[in-house]
Amino acid sequence: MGASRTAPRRVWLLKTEPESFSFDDLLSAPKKRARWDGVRNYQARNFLRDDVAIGDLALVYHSSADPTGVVGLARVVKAAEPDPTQFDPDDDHFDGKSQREEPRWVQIEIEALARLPQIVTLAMLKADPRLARMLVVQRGQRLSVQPVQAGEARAVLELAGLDPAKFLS
DNA sequence: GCCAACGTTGGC
DNA sequence: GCCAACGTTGGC
Repeated sequence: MGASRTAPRRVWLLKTEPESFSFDDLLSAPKKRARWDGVRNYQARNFLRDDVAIGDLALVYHSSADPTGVVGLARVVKAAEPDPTQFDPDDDHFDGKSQREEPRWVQIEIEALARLPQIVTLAMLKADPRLARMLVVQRGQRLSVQPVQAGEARAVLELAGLDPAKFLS
């Protein structure tokens, strides 16, 4: 953070299925921090590895939930490092083709900042003209790590009942 | 549970 | 390298 940061803080949308890991799980974790692991898509991996930086914000999105939508705000506290679950044969995310000398998958670590006062449902996202180009509302968009434009982040935080100025520079 | 959309695999 | 088959995601 601070002097070492050269690019402006970015905002990401991170998808999770609450049945496996929910925002409440993050809130109840030690120091409200957790590893964001199990990503097994190359495009999402590339974002985590190449673009996600400490201090970036994350909109935590619940998929396969009722309702689906953005439920919480978090910040990135650790940049990409090898995801150990790829080497664990007992883990759902085991990848036998990944070599320890050349790990294929990475994880980051995030820390919960706030549960949203109001869940911003997918229906709300789709209904807001400011968010017409947001990736998550596009048909067939399955990416689990998505970049969010600053204006989109501002609109989402407004819909959530938060003051965007408190979180966005 | 259905199924559209998309990513990955593997035969050729 | 093409592309059909298959597997997964995720909204509904």
